[in-house]
Amino acid sequence: MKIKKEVTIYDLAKELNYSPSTISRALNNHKSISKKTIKLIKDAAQEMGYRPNNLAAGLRNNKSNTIGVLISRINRPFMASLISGIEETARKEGYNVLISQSNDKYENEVSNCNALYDSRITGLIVSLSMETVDTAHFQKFVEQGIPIVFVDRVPENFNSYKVVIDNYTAGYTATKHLIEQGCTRIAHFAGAQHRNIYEERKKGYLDALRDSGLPILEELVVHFKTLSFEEGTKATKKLLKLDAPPDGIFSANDTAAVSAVMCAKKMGVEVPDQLAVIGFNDDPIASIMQPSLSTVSHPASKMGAISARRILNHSGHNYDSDLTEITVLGTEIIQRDSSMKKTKAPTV
Amino acid sequence: MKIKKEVTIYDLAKELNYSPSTISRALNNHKSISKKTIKLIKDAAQEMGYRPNNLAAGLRNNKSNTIGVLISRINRPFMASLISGIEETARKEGYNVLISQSNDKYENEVSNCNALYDSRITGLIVSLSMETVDTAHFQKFVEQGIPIVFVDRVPENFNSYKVVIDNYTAGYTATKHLIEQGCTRIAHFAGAQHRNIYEERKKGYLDALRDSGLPILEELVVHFKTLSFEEGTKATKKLLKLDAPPDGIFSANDTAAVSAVMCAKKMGVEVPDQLAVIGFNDDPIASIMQPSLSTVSHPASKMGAISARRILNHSGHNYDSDLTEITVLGTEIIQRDSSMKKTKAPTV
DNA sequence: TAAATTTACGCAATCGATTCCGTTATTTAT
DNA sequence: ATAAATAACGGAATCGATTGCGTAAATTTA
Repeated sequence: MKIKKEVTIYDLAKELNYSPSTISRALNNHKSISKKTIKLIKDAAQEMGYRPNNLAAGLRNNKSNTIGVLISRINRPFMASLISGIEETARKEGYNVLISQSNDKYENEVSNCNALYDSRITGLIVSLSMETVDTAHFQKFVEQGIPIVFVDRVPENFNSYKVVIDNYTAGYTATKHLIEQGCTRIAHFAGAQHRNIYEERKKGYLDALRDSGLPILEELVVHFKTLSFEEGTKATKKLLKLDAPPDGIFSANDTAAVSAVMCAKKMGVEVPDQLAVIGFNDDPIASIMQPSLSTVSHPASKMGAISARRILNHSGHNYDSDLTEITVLGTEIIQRDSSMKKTKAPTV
Repeated sequence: MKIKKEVTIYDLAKELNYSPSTISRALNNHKSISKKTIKLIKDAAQEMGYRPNNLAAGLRNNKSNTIGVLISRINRPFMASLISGIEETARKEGYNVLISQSNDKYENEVSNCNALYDSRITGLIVSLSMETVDTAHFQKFVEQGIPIVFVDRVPENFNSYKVVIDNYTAGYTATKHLIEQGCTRIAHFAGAQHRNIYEERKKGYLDALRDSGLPILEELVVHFKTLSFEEGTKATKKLLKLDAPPDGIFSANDTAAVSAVMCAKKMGVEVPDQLAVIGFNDDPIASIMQPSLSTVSHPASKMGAISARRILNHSGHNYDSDLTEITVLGTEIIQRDSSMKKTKAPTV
């Protein structure tokens, strides 16, 4: 198989009797090239099948019009939507998107981070792995003036762009919602507390209880490692076997919430009347399962779009690594069957 | 903010009194460099914080150690898993993954295709958009000897690598399963018939009916445009209002199948006893919903891994554009509640 | 009409890694 | 001991696009 030779600006230059400089400038609409010449060159480029070599341009400019994305896992509804939002926004501006997943391992995060760095990405969008505590591997980007946007699972001690939701308020409101449904013994499925999003959700939960004059029952606060289905099932079983089982659960994600609903049903506990459940994320499953799952909706795609926009708008800015710019998005409580009691117990 | 200067092989050369050639060779374990020198250089590189510039290497070699992925949408369970499989495999070999989504628009597919081409990807993995009929935009890759792997939604008239599942057998077996459950009036939710996967699934469905001596009822075969939830609801309503409604549905995807189950429940039709339903894909939702959805499982992540492997193994091969190499993966019927009738009707 | 701009373009260096040819030492074969 | 082979490395061109600086011609200004 013969490889067809690529057309370069030098070929165009020779063909049209212009210098490569002029060709390059014309293709980039440089103002010092006359409009006629630009048209002439662009038409010829089109006809000769010229295609720019991004690698060459990238080498010269030391950047690649590429946004790097570093997340835990792609096949999670939230992450997939996030990437989708990033990709759409980036591509409109002619940027490519490089993805890599850490599978929630710190080690992978570091090596992927380095690989993205070597690819001279224009900017990096990160949602931290579950394990990550140290963030030194991101420092080299700062030193190169490459913008970093942390999304959702963000570090606390790192100045950069951040795009998050108001986890505290979401946790508070979700818990309040259960209280309004008449729950008095509300359990919480808490995520790893070194990830601030989970910490905030828990704080919101605790404050909602306090503000409503409800006691905080230590045995009803379950700390999860990964908020998986299995963990959720186990926790739910244990809770429901208590002498005084909970009458409501606020789970920090939908996966665990779903497991709680299903486990309760299996154990003959009525959802929502004996146990009201609200999750977090509004995974597709939430609206389909029976009973449908109340949850907190998370504007994933929008967060992706905003993150990408941050990177795109950054170029040219001088990077102030002492500054943190946070974008906080609102969430929405989606009230579905799993939390809407038919018979409300009297409020305390 | 001062930008820290990057360390290049020239810096290393100066520092160690070697030529850039030697540095380059040492870092690539070239055999004509002594082991001692290699170790010396690598240690120094490590210490000085050297990081290779992929753009420069890519320019020189005219490739970028990057696999391009072109799919319809990222936030679909199947696609997300596919990408996940690609990414994992690629990264282990030091390859990056560029993603782009067509949103099922032909126009987007073409422009994304060109963008990936310009980025000098090592290989391309594609799942065609719903609209795509013409595949001329992929031709330039062939001309450059860049391997293309079509996955799942593949073209018929294009020689290259293909990774698919046996859609015919899957459709046949799924339909057979319904027949074994006693269904005699089985409807089919068919996808766009110019996408071969949907054509094959339908063929399997038709042949299963024939082989079982069941009549093919035209009014029970519904052709969808996108197999969306809304389309599914509409189709189900219409079917159930027929004088002789179906007692089973084989849907070409889970989304439409789910909508059928829910619609039936709303209309007071018992699933599975009055209407058995089986979907396709084994989306996460299938196992969670009630009744849980029978479906055909699709090894998405594995397909991604195999596709990536095809690209990685291709390098060096001479590309025979007259050859098509197809990898066919098996599927599995997952029998869940939505199709397991308690009371089997007598078989015809 | 001479001087000052402006317009439109060319020259050549540059980005960093790779690789085809050499060129010395050093070892092996005869 | 001398020719032949091998090991270990250097020189310099190359990939394709970009851009600071320079220049000739065209236009405007005084």
